[in-house]
Amino acid sequence: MRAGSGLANPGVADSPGDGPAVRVRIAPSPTGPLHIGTARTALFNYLFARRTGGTFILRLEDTDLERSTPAYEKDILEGLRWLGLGWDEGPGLPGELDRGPYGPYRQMERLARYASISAGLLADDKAYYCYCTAAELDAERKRLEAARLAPRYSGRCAHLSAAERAAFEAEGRRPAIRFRIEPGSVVFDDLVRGRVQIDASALGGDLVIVRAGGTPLYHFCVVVDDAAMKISHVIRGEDHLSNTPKHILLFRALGEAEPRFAHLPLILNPDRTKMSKRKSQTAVDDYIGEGFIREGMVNYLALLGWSTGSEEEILGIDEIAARFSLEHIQKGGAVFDRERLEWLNGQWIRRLSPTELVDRLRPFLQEEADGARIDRLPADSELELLMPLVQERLPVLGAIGDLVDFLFSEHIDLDPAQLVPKRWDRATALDGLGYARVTIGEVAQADFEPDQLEAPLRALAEARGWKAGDLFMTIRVAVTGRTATPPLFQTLVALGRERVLGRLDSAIVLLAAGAREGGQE
RNA sequence: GCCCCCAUCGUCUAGAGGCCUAGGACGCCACCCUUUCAAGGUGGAGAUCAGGGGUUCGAAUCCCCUUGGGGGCACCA
Repeated sequence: MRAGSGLANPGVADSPGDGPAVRVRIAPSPTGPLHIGTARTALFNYLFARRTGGTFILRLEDTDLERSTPAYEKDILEGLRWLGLGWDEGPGLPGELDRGPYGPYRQMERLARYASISAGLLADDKAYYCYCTAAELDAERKRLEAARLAPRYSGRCAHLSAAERAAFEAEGRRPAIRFRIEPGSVVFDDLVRGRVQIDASALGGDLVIVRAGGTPLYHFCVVVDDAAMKISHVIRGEDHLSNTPKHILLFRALGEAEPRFAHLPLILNPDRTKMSKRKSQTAVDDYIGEGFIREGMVNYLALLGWSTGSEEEILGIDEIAARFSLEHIQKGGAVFDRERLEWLNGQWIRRLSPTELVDRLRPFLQEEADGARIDRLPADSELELLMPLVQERLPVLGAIGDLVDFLFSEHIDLDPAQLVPKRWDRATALDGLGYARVTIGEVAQADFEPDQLEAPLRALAEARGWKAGDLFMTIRVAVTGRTATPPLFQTLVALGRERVLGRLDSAIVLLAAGAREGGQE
């Protein structure tokens, strides 16, 4: 038994009580980048393990040789780590060589085990060799489809004689191995949905568990491994609900105890179909690339299909783990709402310390530099001063460029039209910039502070009968090239006296040139 | 086609028979704050709890049916 978790959580109804220790797993297949749905499933497993004092295991289901790649494997591991979902057993652990008491945790390294177990099933006649070719099976499926019948294997290799098998072998056919689905009804108590009953006749006939090529298939591996790794709770997406009876039948055939099952509601596209790459942004990497932070992502994902049962919602992963319970999992699917994710992300960005925020922003600034949108990479000390100006303006870290690029590049793009506030005409803007140039020029380098700038500029506006906001806007555009920026006076200080004056001069020149060409106004 | 699951504001959800003339959050709309943009504050619109039958003194909550939606049915995972 592992850590005395039962003692720590006497009231957890989901826990198996005095039963076996809680062991849960996330079993991604490295056939694509880490998917939002996988991340959410991993998170729920992680939370359940933490809540119950159980063990969280990572296992790679890499038996699809066609599509699995080391690059995807790396992406998935890094993504899970990025989210803060550390696993207790599995590949890539600091301890080296992926082990743990039940390894290896990569299915392609467990082939011997699958082979011996499938041999056992064959010996017990719980499985048999099937010589049907892909083309034959395909034709059979099409025939059923045309007759508007459910696709299902006929079972024509279920009782071959030795002579028939020999004949197929002589033809050069290589057999797959099929598991016999015996008639009957399979019932299980899903921890989220309650009692589920499915008749074996609806399972599509005898199931291929080993390919003709010899590699094992998912439904088989998942059961062999869950049994071998002593998984106590299988927490996974609802898309596996209908497959569960197959797994249960396999557990029984293997003489292994069945784990408890908990099927999570699906994450949906806006049209309420299962979230897909085609209709939604599904790669966790892409969200990281935009500047979503782990705290926001975890908080959002946890609340997709689960709730505290109260009105709390901004919660860190430990707070979530402390409140987590399978009972509060929603049954219906949940549409992925990016707006809400952004809001939550902004909430967490605002909670970061300035130094922490600088650290997280650095890669995004680097990207700005790489893209030549800024000329130089600012130093940490310089950035820290800026944090109060940008922190509450960042829904995602990737928005940093738009907020500060004018500070770190010598050239800014100016749209002359934007230099003229709505209530003003071009001549007034020219006037405003001219007077502002003089006023700011009168503020000495030593006095170049927000308050020292604001007072005289407000006085200027009043003296000329302008609304201060209009004057500030034309200055803002002149020195930043943008109409939306952090507060003006702090921005001026961040830019520095010389650059402010230089940009005002350039703006005046630009506007004056436009006035000559554009005629009267 | 067959099997399974699901169903509260546009979205995420609270709600486990009376506390609900259904609460919160995102988004949206106003107003306040304000030099812009944000942030923050206040207020508002927004759900006949999919529909219909029951059960009950009483139902969003329990049961049944209908409708709608989704998922699964590979020598993919």
